[in-house]
Amino acid sequence: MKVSKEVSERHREALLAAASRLVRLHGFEGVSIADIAAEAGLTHGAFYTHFDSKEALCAEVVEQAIADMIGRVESTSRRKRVEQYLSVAHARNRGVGCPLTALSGDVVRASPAVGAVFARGLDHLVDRLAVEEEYESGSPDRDRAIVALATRVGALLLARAAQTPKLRDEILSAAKTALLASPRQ
Amino acid sequence: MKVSKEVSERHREALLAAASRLVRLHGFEGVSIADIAAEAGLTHGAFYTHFDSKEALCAEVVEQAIADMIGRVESTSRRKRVEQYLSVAHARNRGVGCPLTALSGDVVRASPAVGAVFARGLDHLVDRLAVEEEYESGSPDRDRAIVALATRVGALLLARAAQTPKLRDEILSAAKTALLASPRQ
DNA sequence: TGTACATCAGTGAACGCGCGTTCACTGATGTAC
DNA sequence: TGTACATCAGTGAACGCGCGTTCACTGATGTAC
Repeated sequence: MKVSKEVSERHREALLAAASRLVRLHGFEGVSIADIAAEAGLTHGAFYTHFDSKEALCAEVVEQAIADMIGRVESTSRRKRVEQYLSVAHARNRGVGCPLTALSGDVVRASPAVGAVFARGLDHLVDRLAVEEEYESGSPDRDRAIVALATRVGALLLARAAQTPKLRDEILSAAKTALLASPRQ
Repeated sequence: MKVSKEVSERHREALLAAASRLVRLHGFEGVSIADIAAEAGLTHGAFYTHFDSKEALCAEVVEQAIADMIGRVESTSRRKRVEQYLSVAHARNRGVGCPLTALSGDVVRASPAVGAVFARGLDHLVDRLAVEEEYESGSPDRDRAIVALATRVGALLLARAAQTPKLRDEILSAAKTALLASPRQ
């Protein structure tokens, strides 16, 4: 039956939030519309009053996730972010973590539309990180921002794949030390 | 109909090679037994005379791919490997490239059996890279090997997701410069 | 070496299942009077 | 403010499709004599 505009808007947000979590956990292909709708407390049919297709939802999830990530660059210090990024909690909690790590592998196989949204978001993120490097070191350094980002993403990815806490923690702290130690990388 | 033992063995190798390529391109879930069998010149039914299940095949693909990677550490210099790893060709050619980059994202969602094979392979690879660092710098340094690996993997992953040649090449050369420049990282 | 036959790799139809998407229907919402 | 009714968010059955896996069957292989 029909629901009020406020409730309907809340349902849309719930679908996005569920998709955001489940897609990070299981990938674009590993999650179904029914799964997402169920987590949002709806049936699969209702999905299509809010989104045109699964692909459109995925694009919106990626867009929002990267925008949130850029937002955190504005509001949190680099040191704090690196510590959180390479924490055991982040490695264990794939549902709420970094979309780059969770979705880069998927995105190259996803539809061109979703890929384009991701690529544009990545470009903006690098822009923002390069500005931050400028504040830290005195001169703008896009390359240094890129290398630090790649190291973070790679370390989180490998830590998650490590399975044993020993190797996982070793990877996380090696990367943390390297990224926090010197201004050079 | 029955075929000779030699032909049958060739078919098994062809299935493994096809799976190795297609799984890197499309992920474990994105490729079907029928796709793999067709690329090997067989029908899907024949698959099950060579492998118990799709999961068993995936485990074998991961095992072999990481073993090959470790083999290349033995036979190729670090400098040469970094240059090849961060080349445009490697970024564009996902079907034959590094299994860590192609499959890390998938592996955390795959079956525990496949995950365990991957994690064990990763551990062995880090062992081998740590030995190499020892030759390069005079003292064994597992942490330095881990950080360099994470940087490579992260850079290739992001370069592949970048979509525009400009950002892709920027990521590749930033990481290449950082990894080849100094013995410190 | 030649023959008879058991073996078994490969084929393709069939299975149950879950997927993304559609659609006729329901009934609360919210608007026009 | 109350009433009548058009709107439209949500439901759940249904669609065509592709998946992993099974299995009766085929016919070349390779072994026993």
